[in-house]
Amino acid sequence: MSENNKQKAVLSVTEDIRAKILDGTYPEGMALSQVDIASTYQVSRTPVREALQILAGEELVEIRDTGRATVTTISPESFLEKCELRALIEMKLLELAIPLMGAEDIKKAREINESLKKCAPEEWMPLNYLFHEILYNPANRPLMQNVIKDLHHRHYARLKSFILSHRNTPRSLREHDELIDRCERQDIEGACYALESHIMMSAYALAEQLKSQQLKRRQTSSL
Amino acid sequence: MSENNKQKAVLSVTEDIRAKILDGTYPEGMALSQVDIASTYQVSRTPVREALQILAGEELVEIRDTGRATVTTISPESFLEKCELRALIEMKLLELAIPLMGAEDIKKAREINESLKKCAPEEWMPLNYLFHEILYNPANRPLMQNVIKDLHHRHYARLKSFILSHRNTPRSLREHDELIDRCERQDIEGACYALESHIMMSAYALAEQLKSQQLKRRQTSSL
DNA sequence: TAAAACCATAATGGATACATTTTTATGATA
DNA sequence: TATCATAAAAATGTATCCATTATGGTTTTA
Repeated sequence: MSENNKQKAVLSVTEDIRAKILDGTYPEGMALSQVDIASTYQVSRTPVREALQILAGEELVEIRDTGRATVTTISPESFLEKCELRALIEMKLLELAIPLMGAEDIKKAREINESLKKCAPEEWMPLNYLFHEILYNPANRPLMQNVIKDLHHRHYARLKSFILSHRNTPRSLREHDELIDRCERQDIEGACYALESHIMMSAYALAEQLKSQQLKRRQTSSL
Repeated sequence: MSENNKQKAVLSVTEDIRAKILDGTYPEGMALSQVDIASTYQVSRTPVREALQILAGEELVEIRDTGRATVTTISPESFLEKCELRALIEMKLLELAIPLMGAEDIKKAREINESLKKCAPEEWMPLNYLFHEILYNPANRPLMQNVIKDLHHRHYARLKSFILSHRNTPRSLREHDELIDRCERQDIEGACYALESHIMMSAYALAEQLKSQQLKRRQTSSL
């Protein structure tokens, strides 16, 4: 039997809007009109409204009490706090994982790290997530890993262009290498420290870029 | 002008179903039929469907790919991991908060702790959350506190009956007192340790109760 | 000129109708 | 009796319709 591509409208609409928000096609603050979306996807407003509720639950969309939906904005402060949370949880995962890591885990991490150095820009974000995921898998904490996955895919992903622009700095590459080495040496404290600075260093840089972009946008929009 | 009680159907339906799931009126695994809910609240299925999407985003409801919605079940494992996550974040919040606490914060915490000892059962959960909230407020981490609030209100609350049954054991009361004392003495490490064991002790006990209840339910349902 | 009032337009909230899918019940067959 | 096929019933998915509310612009008025 041939493949069944027929998907529920709610799902495909949700996925597509989500992707467009994440890649910036629908920028911060943009109004998401039910009728526009419905005509865009050639569906009725019913599935569109459900899609917007789903995306609101993911904090990608805000539904005001007037009913109007807009793309949420990312404040530099809340972004920094998300990174702090990310660091906190990832350190815990690493702490739990290191004693349970095998040689093949280390090897796999090194392989992915090598691919990271020469991959295409579009592949960088998922590969980078995979790198972290592999390090944390031995911890066996599915819920915590899900929280991390969400932070990566739903929030970090919105800063893609910034992230890609300084993904392969010498520092960034050195940090990954160092992290693996410390895991191999079972240096839990050192590895956690390396991870925390890896995350927070880029966090501060990204928050700065975010701030200046939002400032710039506010100035141009007031012309 | 008199009060405007007219609320959107989606909101009131969402709130009511959420409350019923949290207090056990709609137990684990219960099927939530759109038509039944619609007729219960005398509304059409349109707002009901949006409400179910919202609740699915809160992990209180699961929508299978057949479209059927059911109340999610709480596995003892995932509950334990949620507690672990809660402990991790609350320890961080406490660590950040202690150096910034004033005398009035300590005083307030003590007051609430006293109310906790003699409050009515319905008031215990919100008061207990308030106790923790006050300790973490000085940390100034709104996002982390929101995560904690969610864990308390959306997941912990479902174990209300269990929690209430051993809320005021001598150990539990002593733990709160000890926590406040250590905060007052600026003993960050000690306070965090006290907090972690406070959370995890009850976590293990609750997980056990959960396990035996689910076992019992499975046996009775197979009669 | 500025602000308030008003109206026309557009958008959302909810109800209903119909199409499609899933579930349940029934009955035939081995 | 068990199993499979099938048909009826029920539930969900989507479209469309109408009522209500919000929005934007215009006119009126102080």
